[in-house]
Amino acid sequence: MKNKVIMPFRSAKHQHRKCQKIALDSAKKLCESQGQRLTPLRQRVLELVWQTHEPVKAYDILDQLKDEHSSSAPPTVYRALDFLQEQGLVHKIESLNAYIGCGGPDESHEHSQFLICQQCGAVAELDDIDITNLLNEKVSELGFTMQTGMVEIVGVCAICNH
Amino acid sequence: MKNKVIMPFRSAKHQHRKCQKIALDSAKKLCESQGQRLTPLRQRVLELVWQTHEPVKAYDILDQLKDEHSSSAPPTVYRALDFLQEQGLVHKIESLNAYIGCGGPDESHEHSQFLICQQCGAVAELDDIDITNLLNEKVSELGFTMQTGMVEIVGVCAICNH
DNA sequence: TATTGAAATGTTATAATATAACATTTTTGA
DNA sequence: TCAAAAATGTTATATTATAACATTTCAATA
Ligand SMILES: [Zn+2]
Ligand SMILES: [Zn+2]
Ligand SMILES: [Zn+2]
Ligand SMILES: [Zn+2]
Repeated sequence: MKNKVIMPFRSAKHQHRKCQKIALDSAKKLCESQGQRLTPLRQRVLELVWQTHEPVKAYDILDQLKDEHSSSAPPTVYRALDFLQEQGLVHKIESLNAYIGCGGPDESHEHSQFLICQQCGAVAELDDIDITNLLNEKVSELGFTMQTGMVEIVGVCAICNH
Repeated sequence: MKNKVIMPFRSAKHQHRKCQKIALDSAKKLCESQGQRLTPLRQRVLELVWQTHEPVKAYDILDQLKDEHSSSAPPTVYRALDFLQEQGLVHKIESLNAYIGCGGPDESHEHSQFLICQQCGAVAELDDIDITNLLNEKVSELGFTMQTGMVEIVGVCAICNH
């Protein structure tokens, strides 16, 4: 267990197809190993989440699903997102009410930290053990038992900073 | 600027009237010093937020306002909450879509950390400079410039832990 | 103190996010 | 093959939040 940038900020011209392929492949592998069913619908929602490195809104996914699959309705999307979140394949960005694909679902991480670039909209994901440890330590001093932590940091990414 | 528990978890039998009085008094003082108008409506919303140490939902505030003030509507509440948040008198807990009174609006704090007890529902607020510094340091290493940070930690508070 | 522009509030409507409840279909495994 | 469980379909509704414009209140100053 090491400090890790689970998903960095990527340049505009990176090969995003590769990100998508890696995400889909590891999702399939993970679900298989866990005995979970990545149905066509769930897979399609995961693909739609992975369109970009910006968090995606549930109703934007729904609009796209409807074009392909006229029976789609809000529960269609929310159920798929719930499943994907349970498997750790997708995270919800609480401050944006939007969803982003997890860049490292393999190495389990209870406590991610998200960096949100207010300029380009992209989100990076860290699993920094020093941060998690410090939070644990600090709240323990107060007698608090930490179960889960949400860290969302808004600012400007290195690429937008030049 | 020191590490500070802005608002601790309080026992069930603490004198909450005192919390309320301190909050209202410091709000009045703060607004006066800033040339901001704490109108009766805004003050009333602040009082309703300070009913408990649990975050309050906007529509719960609205229901109570309506009883006193039949012309209340969603914008009534959201405008008051917006004003109170701008003054630093109220914080939004993003993971709950709910609002909580700030325990230390005087000492300005850009980056609070919130501890949410999943058992009693109460929320404590920290302004821990070590946490803020570590976050800043960690994201700086990645070339990221931090503007604001949201830290919301869910667990069990010391009182509920015994 | 009368005027006026800005701030605050009132009012109606609607947008955006999410879940409840029940029906039907598909999958799995005995 | 059959029954139970899981997944999806379907309709309705709950929850959270903002847009747009009208009216009222407030504060500065002419
Ligand atoms: Zn990519
Ligand atoms: Zn992740
Ligand atoms: Zn109290
Ligand atoms: Zn505060």
